[in-house]
Amino acid sequence: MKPKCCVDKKSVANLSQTVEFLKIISEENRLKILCLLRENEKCVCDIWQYLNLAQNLTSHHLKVLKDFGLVSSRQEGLKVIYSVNKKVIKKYSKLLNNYLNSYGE
Amino acid sequence: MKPKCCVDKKSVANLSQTVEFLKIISEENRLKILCLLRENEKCVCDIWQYLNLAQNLTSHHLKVLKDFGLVSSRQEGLKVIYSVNKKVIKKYSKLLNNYLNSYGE
DNA sequence: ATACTATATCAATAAGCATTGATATAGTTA
DNA sequence: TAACTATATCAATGCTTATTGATATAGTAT
Repeated sequence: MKPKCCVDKKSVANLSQTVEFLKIISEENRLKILCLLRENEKCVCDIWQYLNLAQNLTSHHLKVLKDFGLVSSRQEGLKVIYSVNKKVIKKYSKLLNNYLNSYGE
Repeated sequence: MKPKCCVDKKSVANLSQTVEFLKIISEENRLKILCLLRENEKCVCDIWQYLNLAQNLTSHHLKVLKDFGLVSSRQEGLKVIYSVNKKVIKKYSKLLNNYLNSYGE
């Protein structure tokens, strides 16, 4: 009989969601962005300068993060300020921990 | 001044390692393999049948996991038995948690 | 209105990597 | 030995996505 994680609807769905999340954060610049924003919210111009990244590329990665719900943005004059959605991060962290945290001593 | 995670040698190195790990496990079939092997060690033929995956593709993913140290293998007759290296998983889990677990309530 | 700044979008290219088909290797059995 | 089974490797293809350059949008200031 096949193991749960290969057949059980809920298990397969959880794994899929987890993989989606992992794909988002397994990009170096995006993980750095999350790091940066953990301290406090920042405008795009700060982010791309901290990362030494092209402005448009930074915008692209921010869009990926935002589309997935990991960050939010608000306009402030000319600038757009991004911040982390901590609740969402926590949600996916929990999902992920099902796969990583069950390795006892 | 640039934030730690963008300049501090150790921070940057940790982030890089974390990203490498994430790239490995952010592939659906590989995460499934880790799930399967968490229960108990399995031969390749069991794995590819559980996953409905081509034999050679399964071998490929196992090689990726093995090269990174997440799994080990031993020969047993015709079969090759793979098992999870729990310690390694734990090591990278901890690294990863630096980025995900610091989002308080 | 014009010039300027910050950000986003679009099209094209390039890089990485999963997938496939064919074949090789190596252990097993007759 | 030959036939068979389990696994690995290799070359080719295709898909996804990061990256780049050019341009658009929209807010601000003169």
